[in-house]
Amino acid sequence: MKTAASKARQAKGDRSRLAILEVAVHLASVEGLDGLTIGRLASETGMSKSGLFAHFGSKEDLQLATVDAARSIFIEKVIRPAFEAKKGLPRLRRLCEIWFDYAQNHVFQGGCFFAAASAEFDSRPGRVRDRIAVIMKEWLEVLRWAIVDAQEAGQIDLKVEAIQLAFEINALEIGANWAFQLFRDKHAFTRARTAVLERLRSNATVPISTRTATAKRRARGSSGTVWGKS
Amino acid sequence: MKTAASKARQAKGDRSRLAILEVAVHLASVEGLDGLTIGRLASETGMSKSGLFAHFGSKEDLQLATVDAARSIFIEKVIRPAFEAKKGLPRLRRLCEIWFDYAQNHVFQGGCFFAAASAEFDSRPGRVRDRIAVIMKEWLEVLRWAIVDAQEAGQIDLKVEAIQLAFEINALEIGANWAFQLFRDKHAFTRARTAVLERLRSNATVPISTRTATAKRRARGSSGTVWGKS
DNA sequence: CCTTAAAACGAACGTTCGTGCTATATTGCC
DNA sequence: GGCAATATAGCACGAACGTTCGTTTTAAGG
Repeated sequence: MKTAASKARQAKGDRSRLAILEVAVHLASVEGLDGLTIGRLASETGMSKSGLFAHFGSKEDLQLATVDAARSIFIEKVIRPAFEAKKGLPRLRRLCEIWFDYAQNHVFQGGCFFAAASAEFDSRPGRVRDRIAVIMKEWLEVLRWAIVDAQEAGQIDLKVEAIQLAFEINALEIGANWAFQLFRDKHAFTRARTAVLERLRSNATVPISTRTATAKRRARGSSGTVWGKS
Repeated sequence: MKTAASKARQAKGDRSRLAILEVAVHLASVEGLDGLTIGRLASETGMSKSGLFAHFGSKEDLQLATVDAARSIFIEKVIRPAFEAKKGLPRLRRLCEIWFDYAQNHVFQGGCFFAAASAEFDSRPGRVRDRIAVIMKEWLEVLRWAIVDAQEAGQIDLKVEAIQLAFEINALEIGANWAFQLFRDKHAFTRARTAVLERLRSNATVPISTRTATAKRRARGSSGTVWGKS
């Protein structure tokens, strides 16, 4: 049985696993989850193929673990900091601003991990595809709830369909990531930011300032809702 | 020397090549341009691996030929019919409507070929990536020119930046294709269509009707500008 | 019909893929 | 410090990859 003793025994293994996934996530964002090859990953981490392989048991499980590792990073780098802003419009704006930072500043080497993974697996049924779809639904829900909160706070017109606005914001994000990755053109983010602001402005019941996203990144109070850690 | 005789000799070869590419394009839209394997393509077309391979000389050349075959289909199914509408706003609207039809009705089995190919090759330098980028630039230019034409015809406000609007429309298209492929949710197209119409409406100087895209698909006059054939 | 070039084939190459086995190091608890 | 569990390595496998080669089949022109 799994006692406290045997749990402590896992310490070293978990550390390696984490280290492997750290590399895997960035490799996969560039080469794709399928191009993420076990041999390549082994040489990149300085391990033997079989030694590394033993941590996961199958390629599919490695891919799933990689996807979840990417999710953790996304939560840490995007969701959590955005949730420090207060509920409603401020949080919605932070979510957008930070997302663009996230895509632009190469949190993952190959741009947004999930944009790449979605496109790669969308016509390939299986556990990996399902997991990616669930995670993206999570993200769209985060956006939608931020909008609904803003509506309840009287900051966004109640007439707008939250799900529609969430779709549009996400599309602009995906589109910006797409253009940036393909053309290496930073203007893509400027354009997307402009479009999102315009979209908010035309639906808001309160004035929307056009300060840059990176300005005033202090005033970090206690974090808001707690987000998953896995 | 290449006489009329030797040119006639190529007839059969060209026919096979075309037949192969027909299959290749759909296979690639599902499995990706890299997942498009020569062995698989051979068995799918009922040819031998080597016989098929001889038509292209290398995998990269096969990929390039496949990309260009997809471009031809895109021109035939989207650009050409849209160019039958008259210059300006009508053509712009047609371009959007037909694009959504194109993505929704599986002109390519795996959704928009170029959305998939872009995501796959955007972090993979080489001739294939470059070709894809050029083709997507072409598409953005088609959108931009339609907007500029509409502005010159006094149908769209001169204050809007054509390149910005083209970016936003494209982003909504990419976003709709993304959501549809990942969630198999047709609402994605409804939402994107709504967003595009709203975007046009808020920038147009003339009223924009909300008739469905598929309505009134007759009145086909002579085609407008001639588009490439390769 | 006969010639001849193009087209298609079958077999094999060297690699790399994912995945098993078996053995050796390493680790953490008594 | 010894012991059991875990972590890693080494090696081999069958399959599939892109590619090459020499041969055979096909079809168009004189």
